[in-house]
Amino acid sequence: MANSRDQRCVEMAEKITARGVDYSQWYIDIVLNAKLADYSPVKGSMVIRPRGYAIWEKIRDEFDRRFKETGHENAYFPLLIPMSFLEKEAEHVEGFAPELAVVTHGGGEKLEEPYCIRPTSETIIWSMYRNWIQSWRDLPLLINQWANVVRWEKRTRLFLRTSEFLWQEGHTAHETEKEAREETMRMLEVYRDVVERHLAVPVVPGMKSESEKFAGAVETYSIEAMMQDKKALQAGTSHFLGQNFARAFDVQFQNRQGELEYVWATSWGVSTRLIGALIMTHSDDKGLILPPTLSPEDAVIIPIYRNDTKAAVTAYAEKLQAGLKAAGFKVVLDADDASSPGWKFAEWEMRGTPVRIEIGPRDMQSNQVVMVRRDTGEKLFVPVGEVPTRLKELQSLIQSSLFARAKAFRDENTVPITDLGGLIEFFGVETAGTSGAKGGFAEALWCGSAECEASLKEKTKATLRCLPLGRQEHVEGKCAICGAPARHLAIFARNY
RNA sequence: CGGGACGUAGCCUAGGGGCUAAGGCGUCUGCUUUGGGAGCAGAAGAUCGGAGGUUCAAAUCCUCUCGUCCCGACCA
Repeated sequence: MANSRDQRCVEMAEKITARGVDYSQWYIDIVLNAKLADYSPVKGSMVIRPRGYAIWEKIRDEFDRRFKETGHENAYFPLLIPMSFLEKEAEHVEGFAPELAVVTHGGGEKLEEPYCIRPTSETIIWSMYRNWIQSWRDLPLLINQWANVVRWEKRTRLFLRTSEFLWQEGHTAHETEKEAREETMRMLEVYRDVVERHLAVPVVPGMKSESEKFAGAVETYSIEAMMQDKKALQAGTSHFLGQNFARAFDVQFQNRQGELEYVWATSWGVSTRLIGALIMTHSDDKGLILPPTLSPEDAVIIPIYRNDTKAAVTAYAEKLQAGLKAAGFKVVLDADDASSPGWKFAEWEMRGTPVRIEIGPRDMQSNQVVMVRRDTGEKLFVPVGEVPTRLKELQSLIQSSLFARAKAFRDENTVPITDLGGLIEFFGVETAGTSGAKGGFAEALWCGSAECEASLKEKTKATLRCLPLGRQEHVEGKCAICGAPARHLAIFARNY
């Protein structure tokens, strides 16, 4: 990375590679320079640094609140899972076996049965549900777990795909198929709402095709986001598991008619990958751009002074900071003497702080401050008494305009396409390093066959991202790939 | 796991068998500065990714290994 990057970085001061030069490198530069995460001594694993973790905490807290609102409780299950548990569900083990980390020794001795480190917790959770569920009165069982999981990925990328990551996994058990299906959709909607409202990332909710669904699920739903290079990123999934895990772990209950029946299940998850989505949706060549709801600080105050004005400006800035704190804002005062205002501007832009407040002698004289929006760079001259009100306004303005900008970008790059030639043309040829010149979301009719998916993937590297909800009725026409009668409207895209 | 590019101080690079491993950025100290990445002076910081080998002599050559990025394959 060092050398290729150096060639691209003409100016020494330039810490972040431009998106247009190398999108992948731009992303890495943002993560490292905004101090969100760092590479670790452990292959494929990263360290989430305090700033990255603070963002995760905000995301986590909002989801946690919403899960509890919808009746779920948190619990914690073991990290280590007996290998035999995975093997109980045939599709499940087949799907996860290649990426398992396995513990063979403990306490200096070889274990009788190896454990795997959880790649997901369906199996250990359902082994417990078996003991906890006897009657329809025990249902629904609505449990969520915040945890780390390990999947031995061949190729890792900061936040987007690491061997170990943090996530949340909901595991619910229900009396009826209908209830379980409702739960699946309820949580998908919670995901959509939080991701769009708080991350300001617009998403398309939809159903996965057979070849893309979760190993062990009957149906998988996801929310799909478009990054600035026009690739898709799966931002959350919700699975209807049918009775698959209940059968595998023999979890039966006595229903209202007194008959034994297998329990209906769902599972759903979002991970620290969302931070990757956040970065790639909003940020620019100056660095990170954070939506106000997720920024660790609401604003930064940068005092500008000479020696003779230092004391007065500092006092003015401190007073403003105290006032904002009293109004409920978290505002950082960057009083560091050693660096110049210009440095600080660039530094806080790199970190993604939504609003910068500049205070200099001229502002003091006219009893105002300069407020600068991170997302647009727009400068506003604001009377000092109005700062709390204006900050509040700016926050909601920035939040909504980030969402609007991302949505407009996605919509511009979402194109209906009717035939294979059109799809090939749309996805074009992906050139190394600068992917993103072509492509986007292609909306095309699809016959439902895995062969068509595979064939398109081979020709364009695009996969079926989802069958968008609410658009599957009245599908008429021909499959864009094979020409057979279409059964679905699908979104195809290259993805992360 | 295959192909490619790499690994020298916190970061970026120079040095490609020979004396004490060189420079820039950053860091630290002091002074001067401060409205878009400040200046001067001084200081600290490297067993050259690791192991083995060849050699009188290895950052440099050879073998192995670990790691990072890119492209594939793989990937709820």
